[in-house]
Amino acid sequence: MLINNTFSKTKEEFRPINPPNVTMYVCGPTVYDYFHIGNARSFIMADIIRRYLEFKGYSVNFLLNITDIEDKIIRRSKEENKTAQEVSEFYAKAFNNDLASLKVKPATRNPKATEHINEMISIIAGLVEKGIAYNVDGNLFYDVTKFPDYGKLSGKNLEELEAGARIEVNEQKKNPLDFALWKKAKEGEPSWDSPWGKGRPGWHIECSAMSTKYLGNTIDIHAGGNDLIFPHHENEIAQSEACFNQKFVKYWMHFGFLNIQNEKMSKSLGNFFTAREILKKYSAEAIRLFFAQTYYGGPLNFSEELLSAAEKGVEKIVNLAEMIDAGIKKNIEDGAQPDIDFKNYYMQFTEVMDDDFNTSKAVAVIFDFVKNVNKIVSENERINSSFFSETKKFLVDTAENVLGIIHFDSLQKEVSASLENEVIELLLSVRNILKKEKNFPLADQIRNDLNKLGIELKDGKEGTTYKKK
RNA sequence: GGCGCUGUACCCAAGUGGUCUAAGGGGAAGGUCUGCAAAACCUUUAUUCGUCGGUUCGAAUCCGACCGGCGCCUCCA
Repeated sequence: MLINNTFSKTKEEFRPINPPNVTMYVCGPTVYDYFHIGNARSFIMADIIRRYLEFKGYSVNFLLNITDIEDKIIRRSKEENKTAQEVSEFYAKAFNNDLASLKVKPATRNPKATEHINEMISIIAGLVEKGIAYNVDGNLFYDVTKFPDYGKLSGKNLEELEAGARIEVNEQKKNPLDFALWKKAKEGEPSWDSPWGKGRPGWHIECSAMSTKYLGNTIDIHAGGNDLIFPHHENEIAQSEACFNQKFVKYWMHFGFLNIQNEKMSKSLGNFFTAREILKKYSAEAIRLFFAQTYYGGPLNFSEELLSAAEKGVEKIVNLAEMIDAGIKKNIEDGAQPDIDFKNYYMQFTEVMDDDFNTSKAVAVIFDFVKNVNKIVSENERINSSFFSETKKFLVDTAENVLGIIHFDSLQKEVSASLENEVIELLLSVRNILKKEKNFPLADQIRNDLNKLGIELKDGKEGTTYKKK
């Protein structure tokens, strides 16, 4: 299996440190607002990677952290006259709800920064001891000149960075590129005790602390958006490797941005849609298919038109899935036993996914399969139910469990004897009589009117079926 | 200025030396089935891969130049 490692900029053979265990850390959100659909891309692609590793038999310890103390949270809390904790708790909850709606598997753990202050302090203390961190009036900074490898992930070197530095120089820093490990408490802001007085952690230190605590000094995969390469991940490396004298991460993975009209979708530009907003109009499966159709590392343009196209694609799979479920229910044993090479489909799927999670090709394999099965169904009158069971198994294993672009259980219509369903059935039987009497105008009117109510009718060979939209 | 990504059909997008007369999705056109519709199936929709040169028996794929889009270097998935 190959993974494109940002660190080496090449595809490397994936060899986890401790197979079959895999440790994976994904940089989560700062919880000061709902996350947008561009953020969702990273979480969904990380989810697909995690699910594929599990498909391959790995046991993945998957951490998705939550940054619950940060400038933006504090600002928001002041604006809303709430405590920082109230703000972060509210949006942390929303974050998990929205991820669940996007069918992202819950992480093994969602560690929060504020619950790991001690761990952060001990790393900072270690850096102070080594003479890498310095204290200026209760503010602690990381001295980047003390870490010779600084810049090795982002391909930058200190001179270039300094030359291009646009940062407003903080007088306290020895070097403009030094970054804060610990910020001295300000009046009216949350703070914690530390050996250097009251204060709060800098942004980068939490990932070093939580990653180490739960996954060890060296982890297999660390992932996040492209914009985290520098400075965030660069700084994490500097902190962790200087402190523990060990390689921090084996495989760095970074996700491309979601653009809107060729511009990065971002909070600051204001050109974003929240994930929950989009979920009101499009299914999670369509959103996931939209992302899976593209290579995770490149840019991707967002538009509702493209999501609609993805929704159509999902419908295509759903239509087949419904037919499959119906085919299984019929329990036919003396029908045709079509010849389809399931093994080969599995092989194609793993082959492409093994190549740096080529989900675009994986999606193509699924659609090729769907087309093939549809073709078989259209060519045979009676097909053994076992064929449908096998078909379903393939789709569940790949499209559902790995990509998450179909969900068989959600197809189950409530066949419960609700009054509504009974009325629909009644209308259908009346309509059937009308059809037999060739009173098509009236039959069509019933179909159209039901459609307006969100009930879609399909006349098949074996009677009329309906679906609530 | 440095580092990185990117330019493939009407739209999205895979493919990075021969199996590419270029996957897959959406759209469009025609056909089969159907009373009609929907679904599904079949056929068609790039001899061509930003432009111009070069390397090679052979290039969308390698090299060079040029043109265009985007990002990071400051909080950001």
